[in-house]
Amino acid sequence: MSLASTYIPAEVEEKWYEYWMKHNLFHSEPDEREPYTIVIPPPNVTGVLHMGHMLNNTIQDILVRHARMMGKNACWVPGTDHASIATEAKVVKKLAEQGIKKSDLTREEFLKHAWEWTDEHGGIILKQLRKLGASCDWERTSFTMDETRSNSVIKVFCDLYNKGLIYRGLRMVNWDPKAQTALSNEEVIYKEEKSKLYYLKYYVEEAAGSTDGEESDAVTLAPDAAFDPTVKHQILHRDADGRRYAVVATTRPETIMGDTAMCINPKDPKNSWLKGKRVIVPLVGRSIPVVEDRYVEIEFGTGCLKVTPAHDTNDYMLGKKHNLETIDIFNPDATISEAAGMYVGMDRMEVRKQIAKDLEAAGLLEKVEDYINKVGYSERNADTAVEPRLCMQWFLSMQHFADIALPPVMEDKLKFYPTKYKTTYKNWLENIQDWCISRQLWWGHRIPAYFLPTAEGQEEQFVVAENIEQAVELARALPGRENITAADLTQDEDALDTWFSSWLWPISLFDGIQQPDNKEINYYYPTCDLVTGPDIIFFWVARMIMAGYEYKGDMPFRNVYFTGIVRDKLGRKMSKSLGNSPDPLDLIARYGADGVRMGIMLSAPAGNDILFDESLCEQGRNFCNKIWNAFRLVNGWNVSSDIQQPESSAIAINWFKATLAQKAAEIEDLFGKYRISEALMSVYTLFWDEFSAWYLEMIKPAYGSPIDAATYEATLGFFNDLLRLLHPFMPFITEELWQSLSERKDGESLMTQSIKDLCQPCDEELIAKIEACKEVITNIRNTRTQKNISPRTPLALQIVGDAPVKGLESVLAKMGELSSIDYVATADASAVSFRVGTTEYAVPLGDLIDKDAEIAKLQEELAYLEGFLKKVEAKLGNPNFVGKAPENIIAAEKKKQADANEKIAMLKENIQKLSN
RNA sequence: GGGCGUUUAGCUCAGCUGGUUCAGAGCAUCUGCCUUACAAGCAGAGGGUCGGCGGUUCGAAUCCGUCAACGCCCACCA
Repeated sequence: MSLASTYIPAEVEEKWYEYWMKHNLFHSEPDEREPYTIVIPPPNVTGVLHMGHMLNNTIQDILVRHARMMGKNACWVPGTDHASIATEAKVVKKLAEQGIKKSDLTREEFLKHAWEWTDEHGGIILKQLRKLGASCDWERTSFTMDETRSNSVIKVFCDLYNKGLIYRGLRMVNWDPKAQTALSNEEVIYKEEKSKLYYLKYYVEEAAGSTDGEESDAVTLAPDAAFDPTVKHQILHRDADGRRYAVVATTRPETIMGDTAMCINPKDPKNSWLKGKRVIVPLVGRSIPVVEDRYVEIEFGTGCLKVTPAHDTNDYMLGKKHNLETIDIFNPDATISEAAGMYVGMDRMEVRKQIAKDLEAAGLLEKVEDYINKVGYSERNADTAVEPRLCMQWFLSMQHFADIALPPVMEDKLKFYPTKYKTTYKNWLENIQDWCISRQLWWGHRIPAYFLPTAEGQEEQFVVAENIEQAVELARALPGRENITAADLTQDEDALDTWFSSWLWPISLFDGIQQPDNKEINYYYPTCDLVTGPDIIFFWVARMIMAGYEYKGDMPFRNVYFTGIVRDKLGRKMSKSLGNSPDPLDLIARYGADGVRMGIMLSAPAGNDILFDESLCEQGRNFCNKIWNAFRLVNGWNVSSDIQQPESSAIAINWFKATLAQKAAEIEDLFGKYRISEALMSVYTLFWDEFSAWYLEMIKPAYGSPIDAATYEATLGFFNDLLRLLHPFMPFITEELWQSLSERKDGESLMTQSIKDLCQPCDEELIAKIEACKEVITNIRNTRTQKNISPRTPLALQIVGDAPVKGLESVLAKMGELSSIDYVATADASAVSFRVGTTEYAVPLGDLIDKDAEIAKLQEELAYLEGFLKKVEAKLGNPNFVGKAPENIIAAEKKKQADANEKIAMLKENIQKLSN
């Protein structure tokens, strides 16, 4: 069969993926082998494959395939995440396009739409992963909201509630006004923004009567008392009518309707005159007290802070401390509520603009400055600013979890690659805050809390139970509630944070929550490696560790490999708006899955960001082609059992065997360190340089001539070995060629072959000798280039004295296209000479030699060596060095000295000879 | 404001406990080749004061200090 001279991925990829599927080769069942488990970071169920997934899943597939070939029972469990906020937002948007408002639907109706959407788009991303070659155990495909996973989540919620770790409370939370739900602290992303600092006038409430006079004195005194150190910093503002006012700097003038106090620092001399006063909120006209708290920064703005307990976390804290009134002026969608009394119904951002104008008009705006501050945004709704909001939510106490999750990582029982993320992890756990787990969403796991009917004024009562029957039972046990029925109970409307299900993933995938001691969980848990991005270290990684120790008493995975973020070659994050994110499927279509896998791995050093450059996929494609053509060469040979094996081939075989063993060990070592890119580079050079450029050339028969059987068999063996080493990185082309390499039974596959036998002790001496040979050959080729001698013209080689290449003449002759190799006492005068190690080699060229040029070249070399020798001798002449350096270093320097001397003598002799 | 990381060839990066094989790899560049496996290729070649300064040491890309630039994470200065 004749093969095309280029590899065409499209013709083989689908075929082999189907073959692997058909023979169920990705599937794993517990058995006596050592398990190797990876759980996929579940992509959003309605998501589409992007470059981040490509990177992540390529690494996972390489690890899984490698482990499988190392004889482990590899199990890579795929699945998707319901991604509550993101998916609900998508469904809401889609419904809006159809003119349907979420608020017009019942929960059940909405969920029906959401499930339809999920069924329609769900799992597209998993199908896309197949194009990449992902060897997931698809039979195990799970969804964070399927039955097993849902039941697990509910069970865990109840358990934690019963342990007292989950509580319900009125707290200041991050509120997403667009999705109209609370968020956890981790879901808020702060961005620096250009904004304005508005300086507002708060007039002092002047009580009528005698105090006024007193105060006036103080005021009039102030400007005159410039030299009085106790009052010199005082700032007093007074308008044309003599009325006094304080100035507050704020970025949020639209919240003044919620102001219930002004706060100053008790140690702030410039505002001390405000102590005990009341001030009037501008425009609003409400009188509010001036309170004192050291929280206020004296140096910021004017040192006066407006306190809006309902709309700022710190203000809330101040409000509690100073017993201030809380006026919530926002509706859930962040428009102004009735409580504000003005601007009702307007969006807060609109009000900000309007109120600035109104304040200005009323003479209540002193000035406006440009200011850069940080504004929190929802991780999922990047265009909507998050509002702090006071509301009733469910929380998980985190201290307990931090306590159990920190030590194993710090003690390296659970390893992070790269290790720098240990610090990040530690910092977070040591400053842990309670986790707000309730979301005002429908798409998600509904909180299993059931409220009892309450009379007016009665404190609300609820029970937490896995189902309504249990809830009724629990409710009836409450005093005076013996007659409660299911119909009386109302389930909490809220759903749980998506991550509250993801954190159970490594356990719930094996049903280890509902059936804690089942065969699967006992076999597959703890999983081996987790491959994910550092951006979800808190969201997911840390919480899985917590859940792992809480529910299994053990780590969820032994190693975490943090990938970098995929950026374009200019270092910019890939984003839709920049249009710099290539479509992975398009890349696969153009370069082949193997080419793209290689491209992304070549640019992916562990822990650093990935600067993805499409030309790397080209390199991957080229490599596929190289492999393909090497196969074509070998495949095209005629084999004869009548001819004898050339000596050079026998040597080549021994050498390549050694090289292969050495490299295989190196690759294994790199895998152990998660240096996957380097392992790939190592296979790459092994195949391209050692095997194709050297080995195949060493054994290649003359054109048209057959190859001897022994060499042919050995070469097929090497090809097989190389394909095995390459397979984890490039599964498709390797399977295609492996299947062609010899007759295979149906169901046999490269992916289940072992690579355990490849790491062997190797003949390092032979490797070193061949390295010397290579150097000699390179020199000969170089001589040809310089002298314009065709690679086909045979040349003679003289070796002066003894040489490490002794015994390898047949290889030298073949690779160097040499007509003769002679060991001589002195080389021809008309020869180009070169030195490898301390041996001199010479190629006699007769008339072709340009003596002057040759002398010049030798003199240059001589000058360099003499300089080198001088440095070495200076070192050896330094008594400090000789006295303090270790023996072996001194010996090495002495060897350098001796070698240099020897070479210098050679060069001098040669120059002498040429000069005659 | 606190913490972490990075800085080595044109680009992307290795370089482990200071010393042989320490200044490396891949890509890119340059030169010569359409040599029947592969021009998506072959054979060669050039290219770096290891971010700056100071220190420790017989010896520093490597250890310490400091400065600079860039990046990331965390934090309640409105």
